[in-house]
Amino acid sequence: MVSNYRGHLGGIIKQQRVSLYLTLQEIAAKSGVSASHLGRIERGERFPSAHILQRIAKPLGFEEDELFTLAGYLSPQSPMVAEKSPAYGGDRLDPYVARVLAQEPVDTQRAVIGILAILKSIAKSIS
Amino acid sequence: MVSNYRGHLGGIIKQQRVSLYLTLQEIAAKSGVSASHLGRIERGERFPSAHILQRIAKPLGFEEDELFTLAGYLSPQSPMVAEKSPAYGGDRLDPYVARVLAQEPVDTQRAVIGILAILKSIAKSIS
DNA sequence: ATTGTAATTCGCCAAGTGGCAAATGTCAAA
DNA sequence: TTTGACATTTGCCACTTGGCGAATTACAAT
Repeated sequence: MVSNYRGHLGGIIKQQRVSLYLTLQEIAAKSGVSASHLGRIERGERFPSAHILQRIAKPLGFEEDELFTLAGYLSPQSPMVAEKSPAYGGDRLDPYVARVLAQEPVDTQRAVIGILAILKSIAKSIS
Repeated sequence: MVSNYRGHLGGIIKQQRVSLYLTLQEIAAKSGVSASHLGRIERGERFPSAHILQRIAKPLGFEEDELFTLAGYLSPQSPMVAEKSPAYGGDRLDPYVARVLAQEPVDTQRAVIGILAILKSIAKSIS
């Protein structure tokens, strides 16, 4: 097993639950996660998977990404998200190119840079 | 087992990996996740835990939250993250695509959409 | 104290994850 | 064709997760 993160998310969850005056069973009912499992998570005997985290976030009053961050799965702030004004990198992506590409489905956009990668590797092997 | 999300992230990961010309072993080396496991993930035989997702995000050119969203662990609340856009022409440029393209000279960027235009006209004449 | 009831913890185990090593596939060079 | 060097897939299995039901605990109200 490689995974070795063993952050004590349990303490955070317990504190949050208690401060909301919720019982394990209530959280269980709202989240669909068994109370016994929740209990073990709280006292650090189990380390919840992403699915479980996702389900218990709202019942505990967390946003999903908030809880994921607390759990150590996400860095405090992800740079790309929340960025909005000079959307596309700004500095070097030609705005016209951005506009044209943005009209294509994402699959197509990705295919396009896939083609670019192919061409570059061909060019490289030639030179 | 309650969790029943079984979106095949594998297809996305594979497409991304191939478009970047990376082998499973290279991703394995960069991420610390075994190549065999990565292979099984790609072909939908395994469903990676959050830890694994976190480790392979960067090597694949994704932001962490981006991959988590694609995996269905986070709701796509950020407008930048690609998800079901209502019909085509979502006017959304995939952040990864933007990042890659921004590294190219503007001439190259424009050449790329020129090629795209050619391909589209070919496709149109075929159908 | 005793009983009743709800909350928590424990024992058990089916199902799933992920690493390692061996097997297999791929493909270019000799 | 054969060899060699990689890349991918498979077999195996240690280990973890998470649910269920049975204890056990907590705590009111008799």
